[in-house]
Amino acid sequence: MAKDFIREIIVRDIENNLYDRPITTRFPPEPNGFLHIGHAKSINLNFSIAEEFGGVCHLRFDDTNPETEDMMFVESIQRDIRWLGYDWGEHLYFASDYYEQLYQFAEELIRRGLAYVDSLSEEEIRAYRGTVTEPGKESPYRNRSVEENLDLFRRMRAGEFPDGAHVLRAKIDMSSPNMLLRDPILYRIKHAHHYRTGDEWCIYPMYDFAHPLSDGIERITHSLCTLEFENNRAIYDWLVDHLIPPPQPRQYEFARLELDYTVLSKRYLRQLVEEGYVSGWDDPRMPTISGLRRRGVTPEAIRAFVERVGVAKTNSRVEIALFEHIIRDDLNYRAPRVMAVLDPLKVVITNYPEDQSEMIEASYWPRDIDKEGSRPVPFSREIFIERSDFSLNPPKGFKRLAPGRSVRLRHAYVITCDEVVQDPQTGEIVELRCTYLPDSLGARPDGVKVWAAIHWVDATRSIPVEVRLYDRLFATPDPYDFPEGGSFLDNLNPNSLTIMSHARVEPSILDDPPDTRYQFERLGYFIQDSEDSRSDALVFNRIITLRDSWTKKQQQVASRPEKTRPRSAPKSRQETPSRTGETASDARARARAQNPDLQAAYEKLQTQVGLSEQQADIITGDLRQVRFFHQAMEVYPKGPALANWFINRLLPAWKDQPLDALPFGGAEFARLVKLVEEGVINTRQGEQVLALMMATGESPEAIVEAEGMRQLRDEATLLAVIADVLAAHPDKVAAYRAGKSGLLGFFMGQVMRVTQGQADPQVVKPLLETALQSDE
RNA sequence: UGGGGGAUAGUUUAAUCGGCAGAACGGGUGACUCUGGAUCACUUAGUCGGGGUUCGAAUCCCUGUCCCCCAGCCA
Repeated sequence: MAKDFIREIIVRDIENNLYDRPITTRFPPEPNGFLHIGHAKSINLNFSIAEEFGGVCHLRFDDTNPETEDMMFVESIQRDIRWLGYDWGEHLYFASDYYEQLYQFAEELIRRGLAYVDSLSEEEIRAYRGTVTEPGKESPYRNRSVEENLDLFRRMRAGEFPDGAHVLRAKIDMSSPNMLLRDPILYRIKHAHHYRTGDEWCIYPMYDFAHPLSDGIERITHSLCTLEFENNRAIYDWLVDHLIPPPQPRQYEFARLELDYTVLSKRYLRQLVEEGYVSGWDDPRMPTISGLRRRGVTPEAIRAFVERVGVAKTNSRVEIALFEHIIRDDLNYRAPRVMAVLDPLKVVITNYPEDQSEMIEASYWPRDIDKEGSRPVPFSREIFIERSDFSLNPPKGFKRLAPGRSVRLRHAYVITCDEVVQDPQTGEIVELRCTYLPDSLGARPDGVKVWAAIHWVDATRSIPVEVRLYDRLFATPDPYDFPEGGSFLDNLNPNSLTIMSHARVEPSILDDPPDTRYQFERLGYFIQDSEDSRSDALVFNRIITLRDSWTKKQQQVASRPEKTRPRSAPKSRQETPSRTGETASDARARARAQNPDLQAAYEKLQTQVGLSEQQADIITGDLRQVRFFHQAMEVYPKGPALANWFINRLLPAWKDQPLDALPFGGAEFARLVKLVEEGVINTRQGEQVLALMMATGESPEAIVEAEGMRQLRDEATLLAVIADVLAAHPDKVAAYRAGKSGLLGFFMGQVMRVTQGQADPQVVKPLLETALQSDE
């Protein structure tokens, strides 16, 4: 079964043999920024679809704006897509390679009178376009001759005019309610150096022109883009239908990915980079692919995430928790466990001989992970533990080290805290003096309460490293939601980076490749920073913390009095007391106001025929409907039943076509309703008959006869059917009796199926309920 | 306000075109644990509102509400 609505469409298109070529998709980035996780969703969609359906996915750079684009971005984009694990094979394209073909398409439109050179200024064009509520005005240049347009356009290309002197526009409709169709601009003059074509061109196509035609040139079948391009589909279709041979590519839109606590828009990301709020496009806090890569997130996690999010048409904002869950899930299996201490507190083990030390063999993997391997960890009289693993006055629920308490040193001995050394001035804890239990290595000591297992490193043989702790870049779930006069930058999290410069890691890591991802036990997942880490000055990035139910609980205690609020405050809504535009009901009311016959019918149907206001309203919006209804009344004067069938069954089934096109009249329709009302056939059968009448024009009686339709309401027969159904689903029967009353619909459905829709549901229902209630 | 889209647990997303509203994440509780991790169990919570059709509606009909996109010579 198809996973989402787009795949559903593709499956249907394939079944209908719509295309003369394999399914072909494309990922069309503009090389003016780095790819981010939102792009990963689109990349995954396009490449996965191509793979699933045995097609191909092109990588095409939509480079139509020389002012913002750069080769550097082309390279980074390719690197990122490859790193994510996708392969476009030989299908690397550039819209800039199509400039000549696109130009020829433009001349073709001019020759066919479908495009013209407009010489209005930018401001005038804007003014002439109108607004969303008012139609635009046609440009005085709109009716230039083909010859003049061709001449002007060629001279535009030749560089005879300065920027902005002319544009090429499609001649569509300046009063279209769709703003994009108000003679969209196809080409503009830009005397700018293009990173690929150099100075060869001084006119450049607009996205709305270049994109659909590039899809056409590449014989794309399904052009997938995000929701904000829904309005652009009209011009997409206009262009490919005029210029591309069938079967043309078609555009489908899905919701772009939005993530809590981050921004996913190139404009904002660029601002963060250019104004120095982050160290670059690949800053590990950035949601860019390169940022996530440097942070240590794997491509598999990113792909798993975008797949879990799904594809739909609802604007949505995914919780960061889902992404974090998937990152942890991925790393849990992948990352060997080692020990590091971020904020060291010295511990002296007073009963461990000063001149002694040992190497403890410690497994890289916890019991629940099915992997082998271990490393030696040095242990001696002086070690470091995490400062936060000790508390002078342990709060309730604190399970770690405290005066007089014992804890397990992970993989090593149990120690007991005997003495706390504090700085006499500041009171700061500078050292713990503990004793260890020599017999506790790999064994549980008798009669000692061991509160927890904590991580540690050897004081002298551990490696000093810098550790960078990253937190979300923004402090609020929706950074775009900032106060009036502010900026999204106001929502930046001031603590998104914490540098631990005195951290220490066990020495075993020196033997590993520098891109090894670790779990530092009890702390989180870490990887060496690919840019800043040097062999004599290691730098680690925290990829993600471990889930931490202890601090979570602590925080809850701290914020207890505050009631949990909804994640985002409801947007302030404006009261719009103004009238709405014309709805369907307004249109019907207007039709009646203009036509006294309709108005008369509206009143008569209510007072004399007994229809509800709503029924009369719908029927009397259109004269043909009224006539049809009157014809029906003459044959079978049961108004309300007729109206129900007319409104709820006939109209929706016939949908968009005019009523006159129906291959039968009101009289036949009335006879169908009569068959149902008199119980000859049931509602479901009535619908089948209606469908056949619409398809064949046969009379209802003939169809009922031919199909052998009748209603089954013999109780003995029905009881037997019910017994069979119940016997076939003992588990469901038990569930129903246990209170799952929704299953009644399931059983009804089964009975209807067995009887091929002939059972009278009104007879079946009470019988079924009785059978279900009675214990066998 | 014209047009184009959308609305299912807190979040994201399913429901074989009228027949059992399901999953994951999150939240909660507990079990287990030499990681307050992982795992496991249980639990919480939903069809935007109002009418109608039907034995039966997330799904069909009517109606209302809310949200998003479009007035760049950006994409």
